[in-house]
Amino acid sequence: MTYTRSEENCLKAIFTITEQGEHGGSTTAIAAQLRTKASSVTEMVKRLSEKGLVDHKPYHGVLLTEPGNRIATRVIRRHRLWETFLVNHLNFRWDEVHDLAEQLEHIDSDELHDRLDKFMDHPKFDPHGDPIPDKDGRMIDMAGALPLAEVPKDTLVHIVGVKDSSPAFLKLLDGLGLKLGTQLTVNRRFEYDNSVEVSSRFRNGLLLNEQVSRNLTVKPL
Amino acid sequence: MTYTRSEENCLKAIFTITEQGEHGGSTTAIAAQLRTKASSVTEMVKRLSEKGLVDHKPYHGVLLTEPGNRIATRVIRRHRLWETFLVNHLNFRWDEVHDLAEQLEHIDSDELHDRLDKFMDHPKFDPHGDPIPDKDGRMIDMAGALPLAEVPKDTLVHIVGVKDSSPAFLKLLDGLGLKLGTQLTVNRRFEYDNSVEVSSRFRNGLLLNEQVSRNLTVKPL
DNA sequence: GATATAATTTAGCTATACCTAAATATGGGT
DNA sequence: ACCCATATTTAGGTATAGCTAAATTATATC
Repeated sequence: MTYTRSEENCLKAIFTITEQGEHGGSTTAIAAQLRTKASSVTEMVKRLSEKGLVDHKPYHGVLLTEPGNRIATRVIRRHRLWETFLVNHLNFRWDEVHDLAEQLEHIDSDELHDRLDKFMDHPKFDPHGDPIPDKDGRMIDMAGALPLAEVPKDTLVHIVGVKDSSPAFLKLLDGLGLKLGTQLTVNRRFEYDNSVEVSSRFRNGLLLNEQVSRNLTVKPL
Repeated sequence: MTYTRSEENCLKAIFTITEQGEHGGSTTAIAAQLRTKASSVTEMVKRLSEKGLVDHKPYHGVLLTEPGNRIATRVIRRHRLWETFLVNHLNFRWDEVHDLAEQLEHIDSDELHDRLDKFMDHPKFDPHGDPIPDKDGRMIDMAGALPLAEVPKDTLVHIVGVKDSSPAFLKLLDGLGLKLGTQLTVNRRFEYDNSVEVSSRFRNGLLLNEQVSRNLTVKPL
């Protein structure tokens, strides 16, 4: 089965809206997300519902069914793979790639995206630090994740992503012995320049400046 | 200005049909190329004509105007760039990439395609041996080009393309001292196995088997 | 120069995907 | 239990992009 661009975009919007929080997305909210009108969403949702991709309880929101969720996740995967490719291989900046990825995500081919994934060595995060679903739709759980800059003192966290995936930043992290999965404890925070002092298993009292701590996404353990 | 997928496809079809031969493409021929119906082409051509992209003289064919030609060439450039990327970087076979490139060629961004071009080091030919237009629409003139396998004896030619751009084939050519622009003379052709003996400025009596001579595109000088 | 054959266009229909404006239905607060 | 502000749907319209079938038109042949 293959879906139109509008159908894919609608499913993606519902996914995004319902991601956090258990209640469905209202047609109004979906319309806002898609920069379209509620009446247009009504028609779209009706068709998606007939295809068994969403469950719609008027006034209680739209929810994705399992097949609907699979398709939405696939679109998100494609979007994030393309963003990663554009930034890491074509040297776009991370803030330039969204609209292009919005176009590329609708290219109809699993084979293409799986090969692109492989070409990039199965990246786990896109340039914005968002997790990339694998071909089965599984991705690193970001619930509760936040920038290291916002972690309270004496909290054990582990690194789950980076907001900046420039070679320069990744080289810096490498030099500090920090990578995905590294466990850290925040020892102190300095109000003066918003720097944080952290300790890892391998290194104590590592001082990280604000820029670094903002671009490291971590999750409490 | 931005054009719809159908408009771009129609312009591309007209380009392809009118490429060799000076008379315009009939609506019937365009319809066949697009796997659509003549009546649909009539409407499409009417709109393209209103936008100044084509010149239509009924019963005498449709011709591209200069702006129309620019857009058609751009679509061809994009198509061939993507085919090259898919084969050389994502390891697709050259016979698998057409339909994917048909989709990718409509991604609306000059910047993307210029960067893709740069990423691949400005390739001059796609995996099928067709020339890739540069960003100004210029490309190597293929009029009169043919496979080395079909060149008559004692003819001076130069290499203008390769049909197979696999690393293995390119490595072989490199090893034989053959590259784009190399001038060759065909000395002999052996009916036994369809091999050809050629001479270049640097090497005499080089025997090339049928597979190699079929995959080398040359042009008489 | 008439005319038949083939190319072309017109007319009218379908589907997607939007829109605005009007009508309708409902859940939460009183 | 009622009501109204708000969410939702319906009705009717637009544009793109196809289709079939019928009507028209021009070229080339006789």
